[in-house]
Amino acid sequence: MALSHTILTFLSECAHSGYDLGKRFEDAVSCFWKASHQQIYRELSKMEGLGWVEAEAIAQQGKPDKKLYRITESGRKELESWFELPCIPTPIREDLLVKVLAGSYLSRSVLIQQLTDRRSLHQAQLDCYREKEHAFLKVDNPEEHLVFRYLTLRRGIRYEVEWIDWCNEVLAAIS
Amino acid sequence: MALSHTILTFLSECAHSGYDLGKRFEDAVSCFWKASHQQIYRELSKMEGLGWVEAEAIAQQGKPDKKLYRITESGRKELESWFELPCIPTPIREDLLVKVLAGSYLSRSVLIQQLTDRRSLHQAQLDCYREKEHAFLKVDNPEEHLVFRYLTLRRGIRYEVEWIDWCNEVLAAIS
DNA sequence: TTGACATAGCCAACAAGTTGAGTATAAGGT
DNA sequence: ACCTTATACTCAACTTGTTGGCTATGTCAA
Repeated sequence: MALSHTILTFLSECAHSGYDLGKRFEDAVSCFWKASHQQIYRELSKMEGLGWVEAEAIAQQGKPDKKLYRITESGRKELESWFELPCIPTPIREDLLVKVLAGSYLSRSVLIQQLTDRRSLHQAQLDCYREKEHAFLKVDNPEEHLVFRYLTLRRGIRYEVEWIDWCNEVLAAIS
Repeated sequence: MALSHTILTFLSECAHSGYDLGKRFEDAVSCFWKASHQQIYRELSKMEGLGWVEAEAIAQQGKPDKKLYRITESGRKELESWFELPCIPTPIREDLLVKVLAGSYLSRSVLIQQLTDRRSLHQAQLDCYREKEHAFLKVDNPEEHLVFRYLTLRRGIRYEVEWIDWCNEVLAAIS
């Protein structure tokens, strides 16, 4: 049920359309939460059914109509009680680890390819996060909101660094 | 489809029952792949339908009958071609990060509780992995299989360390 | 003028993962 | 005598996430 709570968190700040939410997932929380437009739209209708959000149809000129969603009192309560619930860590499922575990059955060159490909992927992501980090660190006396967002970004940065380091460790071990 | 390939990797070594596989997932790869018994049993029947594995019923004394699964030629081919496919990194979805992002809406004490709880969870897991690491490092001239398994364990260790460090970073930042 | 991209949403089918129950036997502890 | 744990597997219902298609309009570049 945590996708809905992530959405509720965004709606706590201000009203969003499903489309807006999709973009926020893309550029604000992609380092720890992935959600497709389809998933978001479906979740929003479910949440409307539960009474956690309210929709208002907005006609726009030059653009299609949109539905603006607002958090309700009941949604706010739901979110607050969720905050206090213990978090269950996400189960991990990583294909690449399976390939390393099966290392004896793979040709060395394929394994190296898999690892170097993966490393560049994480390097690219890291570069992107580093830029965001740099932008934040230039701000004097940042708002609390921004600080919390920065702390989640730090998690993303650590995640990427850790992947790169591990790829390097494995590459060193097998050559 | 990667659960089936993880199973195929285990079956490459030797025949397993669904129950055996469940235990191997628990103690050998839990640091990067979680799978319930139910999931494994269902996946095995699907794989039997695809011809990737063959089942043999084994009667046992004092224990229930079991089904021993063996990888087939077609399963082996499937696995080999999967090895060469590019890996898509697992999308991340972490409740705790949502709570940190929403930090302004949580009471400081709840947030601290969430972070310290999470940190102890990862600390306990890390201790367990450290023991396994220690056991491996005592072996002289380990088999290649064991080396690859160790490398996946290293990933698990890095993962836990990284979580602990990040929790500490956030805790330091908010107090 | 044609195609790509952004805006804005909907639906259906499928794949994957979770939860909870049910069926059995045997070993070991309280 | 009863309870828990381990072995061993099955089924059903549900939630979550993915894939691909569909409907529109407007802008910008090749």
